[in-house]
Amino acid sequence: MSEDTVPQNTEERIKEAARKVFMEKGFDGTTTRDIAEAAGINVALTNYYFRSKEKLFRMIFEDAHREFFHESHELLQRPISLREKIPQLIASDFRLFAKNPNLSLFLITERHRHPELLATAKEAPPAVLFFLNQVQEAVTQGEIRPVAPAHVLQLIMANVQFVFLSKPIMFQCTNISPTAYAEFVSQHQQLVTQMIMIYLFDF
Amino acid sequence: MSEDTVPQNTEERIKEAARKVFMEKGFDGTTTRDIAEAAGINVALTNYYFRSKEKLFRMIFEDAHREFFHESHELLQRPISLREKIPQLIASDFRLFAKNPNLSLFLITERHRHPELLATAKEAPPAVLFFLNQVQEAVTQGEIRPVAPAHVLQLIMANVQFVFLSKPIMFQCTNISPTAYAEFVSQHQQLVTQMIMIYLFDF
DNA sequence: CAATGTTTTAAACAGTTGATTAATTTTTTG
DNA sequence: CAAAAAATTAATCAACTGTTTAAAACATTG
Repeated sequence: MSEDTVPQNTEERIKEAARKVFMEKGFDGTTTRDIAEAAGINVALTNYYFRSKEKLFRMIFEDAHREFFHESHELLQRPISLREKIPQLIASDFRLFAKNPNLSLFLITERHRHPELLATAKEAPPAVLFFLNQVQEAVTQGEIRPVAPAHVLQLIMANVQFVFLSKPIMFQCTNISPTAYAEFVSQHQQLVTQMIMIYLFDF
Repeated sequence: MSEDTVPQNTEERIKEAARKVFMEKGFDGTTTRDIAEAAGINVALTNYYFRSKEKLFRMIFEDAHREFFHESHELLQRPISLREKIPQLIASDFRLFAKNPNLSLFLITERHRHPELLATAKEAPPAVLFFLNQVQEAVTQGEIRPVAPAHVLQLIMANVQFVFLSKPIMFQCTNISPTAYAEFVSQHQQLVTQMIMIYLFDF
Protein backbone atom coordinates (compact mmCIF):
# COMPACT_ATOMS: atom_id res chain seq x y z
CA MET A 1 0.00 0.00 0.00
CA SER A 2 1.80 3.10 1.20
CA GLU A 3 5.18 2.72 -0.44
CA ASP A 4 7.58 5.55 0.25
CA THR A 5 8.52 5.73 -3.41
CA VAL A 6 6.63 8.45 -5.27
CA PRO A 7 4.79 6.84 -8.17
CA GLN A 8 5.49 8.30 -11.62
CA ASN A 9 1.92 7.57 -12.63
CA THR A 10 0.17 10.92 -12.16
CA GLU A 11 -3.22 9.48 -11.34
CA GLU A 12 -1.71 7.34 -8.61
CA ARG A 13 0.33 10.26 -7.34
CA ILE A 14 -2.79 12.40 -6.95
CA LYS A 15 -4.62 9.59 -5.22
CA GLU A 16 -1.82 9.06 -2.74
CA ALA A 17 -1.53 12.77 -2.02
CA ALA A 18 -5.29 13.01 -1.60
CA ARG A 19 -5.28 10.09 0.80
CA LYS A 20 -2.56 11.66 2.87
CA VAL A 21 -4.19 15.10 3.05
CA PHE A 22 -7.77 13.87 3.53
CA MET A 23 -6.64 11.54 6.33
CA GLU A 24 -4.85 14.36 8.08
CA LYS A 25 -7.29 17.23 7.63
CA GLY A 26 -10.61 15.63 6.72
CA PHE A 27 -12.89 16.52 3.83
CA ASP A 28 -13.82 19.97 5.10
CA GLY A 29 -10.27 20.93 6.05
CA THR A 30 -8.84 19.93 2.69
CA THR A 31 -8.74 22.12 -0.42
CA THR A 32 -8.11 20.91 -3.94
CA ARG A 33 -5.06 23.14 -3.90
CA ASP A 34 -3.74 21.32 -0.81
CA ILE A 35 -3.94 18.06 -2.72
CA ALA A 36 -2.38 19.50 -5.85
CA GLU A 37 0.52 20.91 -3.86
CA ALA A 38 1.04 17.62 -2.00
CA ALA A 39 1.08 15.80 -5.32
CA GLY A 40 3.30 18.40 -6.99
CA ILE A 41 0.89 19.05 -9.83
CA ASN A 42 -1.42 21.71 -11.19
CA VAL A 43 -4.84 22.17 -9.53
CA ALA A 44 -6.75 21.40 -12.71
CA LEU A 45 -5.26 17.92 -12.90
CA THR A 46 -7.21 16.66 -9.91
CA ASN A 47 -10.39 17.39 -11.83
CA TYR A 48 -8.92 16.03 -15.03
CA TYR A 49 -8.37 12.59 -13.49
CA PHE A 50 -11.13 12.53 -10.87
CA ARG A 51 -14.07 14.66 -11.83
CA SER A 52 -14.48 16.50 -8.56
CA LYS A 53 -13.17 16.83 -5.02
CA GLU A 54 -16.22 14.90 -3.86
CA LYS A 55 -15.65 11.96 -6.22
CA LEU A 56 -11.99 11.83 -5.26
CA PHE A 57 -12.89 11.85 -1.60
CA ARG A 58 -15.46 9.10 -2.10
CA MET A 59 -12.79 6.94 -3.65
CA ILE A 60 -10.31 7.57 -0.83
CA PHE A 61 -12.92 6.90 1.82
CA GLU A 62 -14.03 3.68 0.20
CA ASP A 63 -10.43 2.51 -0.03
CA ALA A 64 -9.93 3.26 3.66
CA HIS A 65 -13.18 1.56 4.51
CA ARG A 66 -12.17 -1.51 2.56
CA GLU A 67 -8.75 -1.51 4.17
CA PHE A 68 -10.38 -1.48 7.60
CA PHE A 69 -12.66 -4.44 6.92
CA HIS A 70 -10.26 -6.33 4.67
CA GLU A 71 -7.65 -6.68 7.39
CA SER A 72 -9.94 -8.76 9.60
CA HIS A 73 -12.14 -10.18 6.84
CA GLU A 74 -10.55 -13.58 6.49
CA LEU A 75 -9.69 -13.86 10.15
CA LEU A 76 -13.24 -13.16 11.32
CA GLN A 77 -14.62 -16.21 9.54
CA ARG A 78 -11.64 -18.53 9.94
CA PRO A 79 -12.78 -21.82 11.53
CA ILE A 80 -10.81 -21.52 14.76
CA SER A 81 -11.94 -21.19 18.36
CA LEU A 82 -12.65 -17.82 19.96
CA ARG A 83 -9.79 -18.53 22.32
CA GLU A 84 -7.44 -18.27 19.36
CA LYS A 85 -9.43 -15.86 17.26
CA ILE A 86 -9.95 -12.97 19.66
CA PRO A 87 -6.26 -12.41 20.49
CA GLN A 88 -5.47 -12.62 16.79
CA LEU A 89 -8.18 -10.08 15.96
CA ILE A 90 -6.80 -7.70 18.53
CA ALA A 91 -3.26 -8.17 17.26
CA SER A 92 -4.36 -7.71 13.67
CA ASP A 93 -6.23 -4.49 14.45
CA PHE A 94 -3.35 -3.12 16.49
CA ARG A 95 -1.07 -3.73 13.53
CA LEU A 96 -3.45 -2.03 11.13
CA PHE A 97 -3.96 1.10 13.20
CA ALA A 98 -0.33 1.34 14.24
CA LYS A 99 0.58 1.40 10.55
CA ASN A 100 -2.14 3.92 9.87
CA PRO A 101 -2.62 6.09 12.96
CA ASN A 102 -5.21 8.40 11.39
CA LEU A 103 -7.43 5.70 9.95
CA SER A 104 -9.76 5.34 12.91
CA LEU A 105 -10.33 9.06 13.39
CA PHE A 106 -10.80 9.50 9.66
CA LEU A 107 -13.42 6.78 9.33
CA ILE A 108 -15.32 7.87 12.43
CA THR A 109 -15.25 11.58 11.64
CA GLU A 110 -16.20 11.37 7.99
CA ARG A 111 -18.89 8.80 8.61
CA HIS A 112 -20.37 11.19 11.15
CA ARG A 113 -19.95 14.40 9.17
CA HIS A 114 -20.70 13.21 5.63
CA PRO A 115 -22.92 10.14 5.76
CA GLU A 116 -24.41 11.11 2.39
CA LEU A 117 -21.09 10.62 0.60
CA LEU A 118 -20.52 7.10 1.85
CA ALA A 119 -22.30 4.51 -0.25
CA THR A 120 -19.95 1.74 0.89
CA ALA A 121 -20.62 2.20 4.56
CA LYS A 122 -24.12 0.83 4.58
CA GLU A 123 -24.47 -2.97 4.63
CA ALA A 124 -23.16 -5.12 7.46
CA PRO A 125 -20.10 -7.09 6.30
CA PRO A 126 -20.85 -10.86 6.20
CA ALA A 127 -17.59 -11.67 7.95
CA VAL A 128 -18.70 -9.63 10.94
CA LEU A 129 -22.05 -11.43 11.01
CA PHE A 130 -20.20 -14.75 10.92
CA PHE A 131 -18.14 -13.69 13.93
CA LEU A 132 -21.20 -12.50 15.84
CA ASN A 133 -22.82 -15.87 15.21
CA GLN A 134 -19.74 -17.66 16.44
CA VAL A 135 -19.86 -15.64 19.65
CA GLN A 136 -23.55 -16.42 20.07
CA GLU A 137 -22.79 -20.08 19.57
CA ALA A 138 -20.03 -19.99 22.19
CA VAL A 139 -22.46 -18.39 24.63
CA THR A 140 -25.04 -21.09 23.96
CA GLN A 141 -22.42 -23.80 24.48
CA GLY A 142 -21.42 -22.19 27.77
CA GLU A 143 -17.85 -21.68 26.52
CA ILE A 144 -17.84 -17.98 27.31
CA ARG A 145 -19.66 -15.69 29.65
CA PRO A 146 -23.22 -15.03 28.47
CA VAL A 147 -23.12 -11.66 26.71
CA ALA A 148 -24.78 -10.25 23.63
CA PRO A 149 -22.29 -10.73 20.76
CA ALA A 150 -22.25 -7.03 19.91
CA HIS A 151 -20.55 -6.34 23.24
CA VAL A 152 -17.56 -8.43 22.23
CA LEU A 153 -17.21 -6.54 18.98
CA GLN A 154 -17.50 -3.28 20.88
CA LEU A 155 -14.84 -4.32 23.39
CA ILE A 156 -12.33 -5.23 20.73
CA MET A 157 -12.84 -2.11 18.62
CA ALA A 158 -12.88 0.24 21.60
CA ASN A 159 -9.76 -1.07 23.28
CA VAL A 160 -7.73 -1.07 20.11
CA GLN A 161 -8.86 2.03 18.26
CA PHE A 162 -9.16 4.36 21.21
CA VAL A 163 -5.48 3.93 21.97
CA PHE A 164 -4.75 5.70 18.71
CA LEU A 165 -7.56 8.21 19.01
CA SER A 166 -6.47 9.31 22.46
CA LYS A 167 -2.78 9.66 21.82
CA PRO A 168 -2.81 13.48 22.19
CA ILE A 169 -4.93 13.48 25.32
CA MET A 170 -2.85 10.70 26.90
CA PHE A 171 0.24 12.77 26.27
CA GLN A 172 -1.40 15.63 28.10
CA CYS A 173 -2.64 13.57 31.03
CA THR A 174 0.49 11.55 31.71
CA ASN A 175 3.38 13.73 30.44
CA ILE A 176 4.80 10.61 28.86
CA SER A 177 7.77 10.73 26.48
CA PRO A 178 7.35 9.66 22.85
CA THR A 179 9.64 6.65 23.25
CA ALA A 180 7.91 5.56 26.44
CA TYR A 181 4.59 5.92 24.64
CA ALA A 182 5.48 3.33 22.03
CA GLU A 183 6.25 0.93 24.86
CA PHE A 184 2.98 1.85 26.54
CA VAL A 185 0.99 1.03 23.40
CA SER A 186 2.63 -2.34 23.04
CA GLN A 187 2.01 -3.14 26.72
CA HIS A 188 -1.56 -2.02 26.37
CA GLN A 189 -2.17 -4.51 23.60
CA GLN A 190 -1.11 -7.35 25.89
CA LEU A 191 -3.15 -5.97 28.76
CA VAL A 192 -6.31 -5.56 26.70
CA THR A 193 -6.02 -9.03 25.23
CA GLN A 194 -5.56 -10.54 28.67
CA MET A 195 -8.42 -8.53 30.15
CA ILE A 196 -10.93 -9.44 27.48
CA MET A 197 -9.94 -13.10 27.49
CA ILE A 198 -10.20 -13.34 31.26
CA TYR A 199 -13.54 -11.62 31.24
CA LEU A 200 -15.03 -13.85 28.58
CA PHE A 201 -13.57 -17.21 29.53
CA ASP A 202 -13.16 -17.12 33.34
CA PHE A 203 -16.62 -16.84 34.81
CA MET B 1 -25.83 23.96 30.88
CA SER B 2 -27.86 23.14 27.80
CA GLU B 3 -31.32 24.38 28.73
CA ASP B 4 -33.91 23.95 26.02
CA THR B 5 -35.16 27.46 26.55
CA VAL B 6 -33.67 29.90 24.07
CA PRO B 7 -31.90 32.64 26.04
CA GLN B 8 -32.96 36.21 25.26
CA ASN B 9 -29.40 37.37 25.91
CA THR B 10 -27.95 37.64 22.41
CA GLU B 11 -24.38 36.87 23.39
CA GLU B 12 -25.51 33.69 25.13
CA ARG B 13 -27.70 32.77 22.18
CA ILE B 14 -24.77 33.05 19.77
CA LYS B 15 -22.57 31.02 22.07
CA GLU B 16 -25.12 28.25 22.35
CA ALA B 17 -25.70 28.18 18.61
CA ALA B 18 -21.96 28.14 18.00
CA ARG B 19 -21.53 25.29 20.44
CA LYS B 20 -24.22 23.28 18.73
CA VAL B 21 -22.90 23.85 15.21
CA PHE B 22 -19.20 23.48 16.05
CA MET B 23 -19.91 20.23 17.93
CA GLU B 24 -21.83 18.85 14.99
CA LYS B 25 -19.69 20.00 12.05
CA GLY B 26 -16.32 20.90 13.53
CA PHE B 27 -14.33 24.10 13.01
CA ASP B 28 -13.64 23.51 9.32
CA GLY B 29 -17.17 22.45 8.49
CA THR B 30 -18.75 25.45 10.18
CA THR B 31 -19.27 28.89 8.61
CA THR B 32 -20.05 32.05 10.50
CA ARG B 33 -23.29 32.13 8.54
CA ASP B 34 -24.22 28.68 9.86
CA ILE B 35 -23.84 30.00 13.37
CA ALA B 36 -25.76 33.20 12.66
CA GLU B 37 -28.61 31.23 11.15
CA ALA B 38 -28.72 28.79 14.05
CA ALA B 39 -28.82 31.73 16.46
CA GLY B 40 -31.38 33.60 14.39
CA ILE B 41 -29.25 36.72 14.08
CA ASN B 42 -27.28 38.72 11.53
CA VAL B 43 -23.82 37.48 10.52
CA ALA B 44 -22.11 40.65 11.68
CA LEU B 45 -23.26 40.08 15.25
CA THR B 46 -21.00 37.09 15.78
CA ASN B 47 -18.05 39.38 15.16
CA TYR B 48 -19.61 42.14 17.21
CA TYR B 49 -19.70 39.98 20.34
CA PHE B 50 -16.76 37.66 19.67
CA ARG B 51 -14.11 39.24 17.53
CA SER B 52 -13.63 36.35 15.12
CA LYS B 53 -14.72 32.84 14.28
CA GLU B 54 -11.43 31.64 15.71
CA LYS B 55 -11.90 33.38 19.05
CA LEU B 56 -15.45 32.11 19.31
CA PHE B 57 -14.28 28.60 18.58
CA ARG B 58 -11.53 28.83 21.16
CA MET B 59 -14.13 29.76 23.76
CA ILE B 60 -16.42 26.88 22.81
CA PHE B 61 -13.57 24.39 22.81
CA GLU B 62 -12.31 25.52 26.16
CA ASP B 63 -15.80 25.23 27.62
CA ALA B 64 -16.11 21.71 26.26
CA HIS B 65 -12.66 20.86 27.54
CA ARG B 66 -13.56 22.18 30.99
CA GLU B 67 -16.83 20.29 30.95
CA PHE B 68 -14.97 17.08 30.19
CA PHE B 69 -12.50 17.44 33.04
CA HIS B 70 -14.88 19.12 35.46
CA GLU B 71 -17.27 16.17 35.51
CA SER B 72 -14.65 13.86 37.01
CA HIS B 73 -12.54 16.51 38.71
CA GLU B 74 -13.87 16.15 42.24
CA LEU B 75 -14.43 12.42 41.92
CA LEU B 76 -10.88 11.71 40.77
CA GLN B 77 -9.37 13.06 43.99
CA ARG B 78 -12.10 11.99 46.41
CA PRO B 79 -10.58 9.98 49.28
CA ILE B 80 -12.32 6.69 48.57
CA SER B 81 -10.97 3.31 47.52
CA LEU B 82 -10.45 2.39 43.87
CA ARG B 83 -13.07 -0.32 44.36
CA GLU B 84 -15.63 2.44 44.79
CA LYS B 85 -14.01 5.09 42.66
CA ILE B 86 -13.56 3.27 39.36
CA PRO B 87 -17.21 2.24 38.93
CA GLN B 88 -18.25 5.75 39.84
CA LEU B 89 -15.84 7.24 37.31
CA ILE B 90 -17.23 5.00 34.60
CA ALA B 91 -20.79 5.88 35.55
CA SER B 92 -20.00 9.57 35.65
CA ASP B 93 -18.36 9.52 32.23
CA PHE B 94 -21.20 7.49 30.72
CA ARG B 95 -23.62 10.10 32.02
CA LEU B 96 -21.57 12.95 30.60
CA PHE B 97 -21.18 11.49 27.12
CA ALA B 98 -24.75 10.21 26.95
CA LYS B 99 -25.92 13.75 27.63
CA ASN B 100 -23.47 15.06 25.08
CA PRO B 101 -22.97 12.46 22.36
CA ASN B 102 -20.71 14.62 20.18
CA LEU B 103 -18.36 15.76 22.94
CA SER B 104 -15.82 12.99 22.59
CA LEU B 105 -15.53 13.21 18.82
CA PHE B 106 -15.37 17.00 19.01
CA LEU B 107 -12.55 17.05 21.55
CA ILE B 108 -10.54 14.38 19.79
CA THR B 109 -10.98 15.78 16.29
CA GLU B 110 -10.29 19.42 17.07
CA ARG B 111 -7.34 18.60 19.28
CA HIS B 112 -5.91 16.67 16.38
CA ARG B 113 -6.77 19.11 13.61
CA HIS B 114 -6.17 22.45 15.33
CA PRO B 115 -3.69 21.98 18.17
CA GLU B 116 -2.52 25.57 17.70
CA LEU B 117 -5.91 26.97 18.75
CA LEU B 118 -6.07 25.08 22.01
CA ALA B 119 -4.23 26.84 24.82
CA THR B 120 -6.24 25.04 27.50
CA ALA B 121 -5.36 21.58 26.35
CA LYS B 122 -1.75 21.63 27.45
CA GLU B 123 -1.09 20.96 31.14
CA ALA B 124 -2.00 17.71 32.85
CA PRO B 125 -4.94 18.26 35.21
CA PRO B 126 -3.87 17.77 38.88
CA ALA B 127 -6.93 15.64 39.60
CA VAL B 128 -5.78 13.15 36.99
CA LEU B 129 -2.30 13.07 38.51
CA PHE B 130 -3.86 12.43 41.92
CA PHE B 131 -5.78 9.48 40.49
CA LEU B 132 -2.70 8.07 38.76
CA ASN B 133 -0.85 8.26 42.08
CA GLN B 134 -3.67 6.47 43.83
CA VAL B 135 -3.49 3.67 41.27
CA GLN B 136 0.28 3.44 41.69
CA GLU B 137 -0.22 3.25 45.45
CA ALA B 138 -2.76 0.46 45.09
CA VAL B 139 -0.32 -1.45 42.93
CA THR B 140 2.42 -1.05 45.52
CA GLN B 141 0.10 -2.24 48.25
CA GLY B 142 -0.82 -5.26 46.18
CA GLU B 143 -4.47 -4.28 46.14
CA ILE B 144 -4.75 -4.43 42.36
CA ARG B 145 -2.96 -6.17 39.54
CA PRO B 146 0.44 -4.58 38.86
CA VAL B 147 -0.10 -2.30 35.88
CA ALA B 148 1.22 1.11 34.92
CA PRO B 149 -1.41 3.63 36.08
CA ALA B 150 -1.84 5.10 32.60
CA HIS B 151 -3.35 1.80 31.46
CA VAL B 152 -6.21 2.17 33.91
CA LEU B 153 -6.95 5.66 32.65
CA GLN B 154 -6.81 4.38 29.09
CA LEU B 155 -9.18 1.50 29.86
CA ILE B 156 -11.78 3.74 31.40
CA MET B 157 -11.70 6.39 28.68
CA ALA B 158 -11.65 3.87 25.84
CA ASN B 159 -14.52 1.72 27.05
CA VAL B 160 -16.76 4.67 27.76
CA GLN B 161 -16.03 7.11 24.96
CA PHE B 162 -15.73 4.65 22.11
CA VAL B 163 -19.29 3.52 22.67
CA PHE B 164 -20.39 6.96 21.58
CA LEU B 165 -17.79 7.32 18.85
CA SER B 166 -18.72 4.04 17.24
CA LYS B 167 -22.49 4.41 17.26
CA PRO B 168 -22.74 4.71 13.45
CA ILE B 169 -20.41 1.81 12.74
CA MET B 170 -22.13 -0.39 15.34
CA PHE B 171 -25.43 0.33 13.65
CA GLN B 172 -23.92 -0.83 10.39
CA CYS B 173 -22.30 -3.97 11.81
CA THR B 174 -25.20 -5.24 13.88
CA ASN B 175 -28.35 -3.88 12.18
CA ILE B 176 -29.60 -2.97 15.63
CA SER B 177 -32.72 -0.86 16.15
CA PRO B 178 -32.49 2.55 17.81
CA THR B 179 -34.47 1.44 20.86
CA ALA B 180 -32.42 -1.74 21.24
CA TYR B 181 -29.29 0.38 20.96
CA ALA B 182 -30.13 2.44 24.04
CA GLU B 183 -30.50 -0.83 25.95
CA PHE B 184 -27.20 -2.04 24.51
CA VAL B 185 -25.37 1.06 25.73
CA SER B 186 -26.74 0.71 29.23
CA GLN B 187 -25.79 -2.99 29.31
CA HIS B 188 -22.35 -2.16 28.02
CA GLN B 189 -21.75 0.20 30.91
CA GLN B 190 -22.39 -2.64 33.36
CA LEU B 191 -20.27 -5.04 31.35
CA VAL B 192 -17.32 -2.68 31.08
CA THR B 193 -17.41 -1.86 34.78
CA GLN B 194 -17.49 -5.53 35.68
CA MET B 195 -14.71 -6.40 33.24
CA ILE B 196 -12.32 -3.73 34.42
CA MET B 197 -12.99 -4.43 38.09
CA ILE B 198 -12.46 -8.16 37.64
CA TYR B 199 -9.27 -7.56 35.71
CA LEU B 200 -7.80 -5.19 38.27
CA PHE B 201 -8.90 -6.84 41.51
CA ASP B 202 -9.03 -10.59 40.75
CA PHE B 203 -5.51 -11.71 39.98
C1' DC C 1 7.76 15.18 -40.26
C1' DA C 2 3.02 16.40 -39.78
C1' DA C 3 -1.18 15.13 -37.92
C1' DT C 4 -3.47 13.50 -33.98
C1' DG C 5 -4.40 12.45 -29.35
C1' DT C 6 -3.05 12.94 -24.55
C1' DT C 7 -1.33 15.34 -20.60
C1' DT C 8 -0.31 19.54 -18.30
C1' DT C 9 -0.56 24.33 -17.55
C1' DA C 10 -1.90 29.29 -16.42
C1' DA C 11 -5.74 32.03 -16.23
C1' DA C 12 -10.16 32.86 -15.23
C1' DC C 13 -15.05 32.09 -13.37
C1' DA C 14 -18.76 32.22 -10.27
C1' DG C 15 -19.84 31.25 -5.59
C1' DT C 16 -18.56 31.24 -0.77
C1' DT C 17 -15.88 32.62 3.08
C1' DG C 18 -14.58 35.58 7.34
C1' DA C 19 -14.65 40.13 8.26
C1' DT C 20 -15.77 45.24 8.08
C1' DT C 21 -18.40 49.18 7.17
C1' DA C 22 -21.72 52.69 7.66
C1' DA C 23 -26.30 53.36 8.46
C1' DT C 24 -30.41 52.20 11.27
C1' DT C 25 -32.97 50.72 15.15
C1' DT C 26 -33.31 50.05 20.02
C1' DT C 27 -32.03 51.02 24.70
C1' DT C 28 -30.19 53.81 28.30
C1' DT C 29 -29.74 57.86 30.79
C1' DG C 30 -29.45 62.66 32.31
C1' DC D 1 -38.30 63.83 25.98
C1' DA D 2 -33.76 64.48 23.86
C1' DA D 3 -29.05 63.11 23.66
C1' DA D 4 -25.82 59.49 23.99
C1' DA D 5 -24.75 54.69 23.92
C1' DA D 6 -25.53 50.09 22.55
C1' DA D 7 -27.40 46.65 19.56
C1' DT D 8 -28.62 45.23 15.06
C1' DT D 9 -28.86 45.40 10.19
C1' DA D 10 -27.89 45.27 5.02
C1' DA D 11 -24.34 45.97 2.00
C1' DT D 12 -19.83 45.38 0.80
C1' DC D 13 -14.80 43.73 0.80
C1' DA D 14 -10.93 41.04 -0.47
C1' DA D 15 -9.41 36.41 -0.16
C1' DC D 16 -10.29 31.80 -1.08
C1' DT D 17 -13.11 27.91 -2.83
C1' DG D 18 -14.15 24.14 -6.49
C1' DT D 19 -14.34 24.00 -11.18
C1' DT D 20 -13.79 25.14 -16.10
C1' DT D 21 -11.55 26.95 -20.09
C1' DA D 22 -8.42 27.50 -23.72
C1' DA D 23 -3.94 27.22 -24.87
C1' DA D 24 0.53 24.98 -24.49
C1' DA D 25 3.63 21.00 -24.00
C1' DC D 26 4.28 16.35 -24.78
C1' DA D 27 3.71 11.84 -26.83
C1' DT D 28 2.06 8.74 -30.45
C1' DT D 29 1.64 7.20 -34.92
C1' DG D 30 0.79 6.88 -39.90
